[in-house]
Amino acid sequence: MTTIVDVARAAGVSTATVSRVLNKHPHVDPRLASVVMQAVKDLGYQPSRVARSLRTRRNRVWALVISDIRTGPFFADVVRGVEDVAYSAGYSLFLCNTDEDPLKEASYINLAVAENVGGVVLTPSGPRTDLGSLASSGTPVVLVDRKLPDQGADTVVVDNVLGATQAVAHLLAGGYQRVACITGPLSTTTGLQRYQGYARTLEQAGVPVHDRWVRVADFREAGGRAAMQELLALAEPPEAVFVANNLMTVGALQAIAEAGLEVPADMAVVGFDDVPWASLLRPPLTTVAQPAYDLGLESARLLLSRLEGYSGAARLVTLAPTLRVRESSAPKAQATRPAVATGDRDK
Amino acid sequence: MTTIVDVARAAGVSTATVSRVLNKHPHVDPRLASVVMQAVKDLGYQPSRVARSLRTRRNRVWALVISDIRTGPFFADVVRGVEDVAYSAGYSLFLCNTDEDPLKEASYINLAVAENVGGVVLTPSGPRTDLGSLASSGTPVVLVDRKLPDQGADTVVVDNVLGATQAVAHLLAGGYQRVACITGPLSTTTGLQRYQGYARTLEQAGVPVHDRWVRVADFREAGGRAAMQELLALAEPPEAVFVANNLMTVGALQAIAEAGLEVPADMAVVGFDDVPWASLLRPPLTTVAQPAYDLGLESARLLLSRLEGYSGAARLVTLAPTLRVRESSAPKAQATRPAVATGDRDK
DNA sequence: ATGAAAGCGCTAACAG
DNA sequence: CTGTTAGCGCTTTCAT
Repeated sequence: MTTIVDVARAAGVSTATVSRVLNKHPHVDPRLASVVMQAVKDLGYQPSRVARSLRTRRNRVWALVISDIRTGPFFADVVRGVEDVAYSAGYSLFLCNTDEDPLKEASYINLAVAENVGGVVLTPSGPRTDLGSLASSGTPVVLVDRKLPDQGADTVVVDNVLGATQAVAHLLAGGYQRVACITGPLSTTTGLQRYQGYARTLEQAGVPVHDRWVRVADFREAGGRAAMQELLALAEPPEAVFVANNLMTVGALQAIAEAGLEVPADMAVVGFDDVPWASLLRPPLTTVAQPAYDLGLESARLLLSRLEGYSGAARLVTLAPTLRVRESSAPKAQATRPAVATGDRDK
Repeated sequence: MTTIVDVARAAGVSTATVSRVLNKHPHVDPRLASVVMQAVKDLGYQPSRVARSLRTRRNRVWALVISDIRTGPFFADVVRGVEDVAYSAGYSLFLCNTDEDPLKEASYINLAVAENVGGVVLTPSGPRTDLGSLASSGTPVVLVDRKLPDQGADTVVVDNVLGATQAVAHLLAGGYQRVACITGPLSTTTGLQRYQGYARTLEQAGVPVHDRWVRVADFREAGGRAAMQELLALAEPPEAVFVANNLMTVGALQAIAEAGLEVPADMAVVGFDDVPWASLLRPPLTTVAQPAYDLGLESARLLLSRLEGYSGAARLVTLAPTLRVRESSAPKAQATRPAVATGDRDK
């Protein structure tokens, strides 16, 4: 391996000068600089980031801690958003999948400390995620997709309440009154807020919220399927459903198909978190699209600003989701079921 | 930050002893060891991986260089395969998306050298990918998904020829004779081999290969769509198509739908690379499933074996794909077109 | 079995 | 403007 000493010798200067040239210090003789650069080229010299990190006590690396890169396009897009900013700012990324496991998460947070990373972008696995070691080592942290109470960290989230509101208001506008909700664990801000958006929208429209039409599942495919099966088995099943993430939506669609029912005639469906294949489904699936890439971008920018010296109060950036209307939530056919469509007893 | 010196002082021993305890050296007094461990706990000491890397000249980090984590589940699964092995062996991962850009790839390879990573798992962006700097720095490299000529690196690939063979043989068995192929750039081993599997299978079945039914696109959605449009515009269009990756398959399906045609009645379709939503499509999509997670797993294992001292010749691990038969390639209806279905003139 | 001390490759005072 | 030198935190001879 060729080191800075080799370059210094080849260029006939001291290592300090080589270092200055490489780090573009202002006061270096241009002629010496070019000699050094030539030596660097000739020797194919690559400065050791490890040595540099040890010396400067800052590592041009971030840890990106998420739940699971495989759960669909969402985290993949977030990751790319973060990476694109990191790359152009000269940072590299440790990819850390926690699988929502607090132990694995803690272990990756330890890694971040041990590697002395410059910053961390993290989707907390739950409300008990401990950022203490990062705080005490002075490592800036940006939370993405989920908030954490009282940690004082910059946070970037999607307006989940708004997204759920858009979805449910759209269903109500389509003439659906018996609207169910399949949400995720209420311990997650996403699961809770999407439910809250659902409930509030119904209330504000004067439609009562029935607990039996609310199912709390686990954000996974099998959970969504089981929840939908339960809804369908009800004495008075709903006529539309808002499902709080894409994996559960897949499960719900399966359950509907298995029951021999049609979307949207028998059950209108709106999912949360758009997927590129939503329009390929028959019928095409209405979803609340999240700006996942932008989520990553904004997180990275907040982190960068901290690394560039900003030290103000914690910032919360809330990004708006977008309702993508497709056929799975087409308005209720008035002609087909006039009795139901007009039998609005709650008004 | 608390260092090894703090621990040594707290435990009343030398830093050497602390180091020995932490690295589980054989000859340490158990009593001293426990004193040290206590001090470590009390101080919440985390050894600096940076300093350790500098000193030992090996970094417990791998670089994982792929094209783009967002192109669907494939790379996400590969990544998880690699990460799961890396994590349990105590390694962390740099995620490096090249977007097939040779410059970005080169820049990430430089990073790997500069960070002195322990190993690299890489999907080469093309045949000109230069592994020289890694070779000369003694960093083991494992190629995944795509081969590279004469680089002497361990490689893990899917048997693309076999996969294409399975797909095309299945279509032929279903009574389809006019089978087209939309493949990727022939400069990639995947694009070339999937085409080769297609062509050979037709030849061996005595079915002539027509160049006009072969389209070379770019592995992207728009490319697949354009290619399919061209095929449909032909004077004698095919009756079935084998599409060499999932993004292009999505494009092809769109083109078919836009032309007002039905799958499989007007056009049978088999895609390459399965997706979790294949069975949600109407009709469900037949695909050649790749063992993506296992691809990552095997790559990581090969890398580990090198790090554990194996220094034999380069190994090539070839994993078999699996045909997942669904309705998009249902056998030709005998009743509808008896003349074609029985008109097997080559026998 | 333990400690003292050197040094991994680099940067940043401090001199000059 | 450039060189000398100390030292980042750790591991590893070399003594003892």
